[in-house]
Amino acid sequence: MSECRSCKNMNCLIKQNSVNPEIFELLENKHTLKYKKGQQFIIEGTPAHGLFFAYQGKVKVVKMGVDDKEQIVRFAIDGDVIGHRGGFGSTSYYSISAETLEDSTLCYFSKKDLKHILLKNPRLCFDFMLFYADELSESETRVRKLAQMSVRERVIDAVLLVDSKFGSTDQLLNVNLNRKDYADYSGTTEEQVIRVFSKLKKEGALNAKGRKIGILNREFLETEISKHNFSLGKQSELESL
Amino acid sequence: MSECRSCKNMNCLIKQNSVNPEIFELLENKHTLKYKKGQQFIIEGTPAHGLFFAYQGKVKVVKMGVDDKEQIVRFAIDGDVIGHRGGFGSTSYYSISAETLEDSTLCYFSKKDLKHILLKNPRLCFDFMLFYADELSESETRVRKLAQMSVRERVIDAVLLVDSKFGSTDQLLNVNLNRKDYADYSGTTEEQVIRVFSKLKKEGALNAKGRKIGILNREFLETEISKHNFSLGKQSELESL
DNA sequence: CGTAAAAACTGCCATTTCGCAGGTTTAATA
DNA sequence: TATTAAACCTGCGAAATGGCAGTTTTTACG
Repeated sequence: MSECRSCKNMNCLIKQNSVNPEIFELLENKHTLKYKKGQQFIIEGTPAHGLFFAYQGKVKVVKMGVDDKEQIVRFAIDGDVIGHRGGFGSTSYYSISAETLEDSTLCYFSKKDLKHILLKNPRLCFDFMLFYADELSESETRVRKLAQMSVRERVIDAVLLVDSKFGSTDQLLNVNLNRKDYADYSGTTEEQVIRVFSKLKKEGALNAKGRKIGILNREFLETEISKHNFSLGKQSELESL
Repeated sequence: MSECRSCKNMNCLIKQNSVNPEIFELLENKHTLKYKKGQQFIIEGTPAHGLFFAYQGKVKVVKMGVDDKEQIVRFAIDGDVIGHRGGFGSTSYYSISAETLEDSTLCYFSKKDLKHILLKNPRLCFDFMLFYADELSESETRVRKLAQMSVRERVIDAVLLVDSKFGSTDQLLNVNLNRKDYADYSGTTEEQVIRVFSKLKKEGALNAKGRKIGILNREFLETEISKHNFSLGKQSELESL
């Protein structure tokens, strides 16, 4: 069993707040779990006994829809919390499903332990609150974009998000997503994503050979959706308090 | 200046956690503000110095969009928090605008005071965190619905939400919203809302004369959108811990 | 209660988005 | 590397959605 004490992941909320040595004792019951690519480790609607932190890996968080449609609500990487309020409440259920996009290592805390830790550490609890407030703000921005952007704009927005979340190496996005995934994030169909990609290729803005997808002209893509982005109110980082 | 001590609003998170008398001292700097119908008291993008609680009234929370389109992200009534993370951070900006739908009384806490209160009261902080987690869960459900429902379904969903949020009296919704508001919530246009309402009237499910809107056949409306609602993972109330 | 402005409504046509069908390319695996 | 399944792509017609313009109804207010 790995320990938070020796963990180097400073994106983790718990690690950030673990300067106080007494916290470590509360973290002893943490579980470290390894999952292979494509494994579903949270299933929407099942009883929630705890919540996960991504230690290392890539994850997609989805909500089930009708037929085989699903909605990707968020991506998670190292340090991100997964499982929402699954950690709390006596008889709560997971409101989302989560699946690894590649081999990943996750930390798991039971709701009992976590509640204990949070109530004993107001500062950590406060940071958790800020984390959720930020996520909420982002989610509401997404509501607006889904409601007001065209399919083309939503797909471009998705590509830019994926780039900012996972990054790129040698002009190739650092994550393996298929066209259906982009569709499930953008709220459209696989075919429409293919059509938009196809057009963007002709426009010289995107490079997409199979799942090797790269941004060739970021500025062009940003301009295409710029009217939906506003300069103010965009700081999503946690400000230092 | 009214006091939390004598407040009877048990929907308020702060009131709920004010069994401890020492909290009241921290609440002395609270401001109580009265606004007339249609007043915008939070403007998206402006510096945030604090956050609001609805004491009594009805509020719509919106995000600006392109042209004159705006996205209603949420409605707020007595006890609801408005202003998100506006209460925290050193240089944060409001990520939403808020406008009263009728004469309303709001409580205002500065970010400084509120942070102080929360850090001194882990239990209150924990409840705030749960509140945000719940809102996030709801917002993500909304993301899915906007992405996957048809216009007709989204409009019906909006009507049912408005009913569950504001309630009805004598088969008339307890709130004055125009067609544009329903459109701004549903992510469509005024004309489409009118067309859906018109059809629902013919189907005997809705009563809509001007802004007097009433649900005549709730079961019918619920059935129309039932395939998008899932039984599990729907508990949005705060479970007792 | 009358008047003016705002909101609601409707038909019509343009545009966007979707879904299917069938072919091609890519990727996984033995 | 050969084989097979999965993913990708394209054209086409159908369906859904949107926007305009003109009319009617409702609402606000003097």
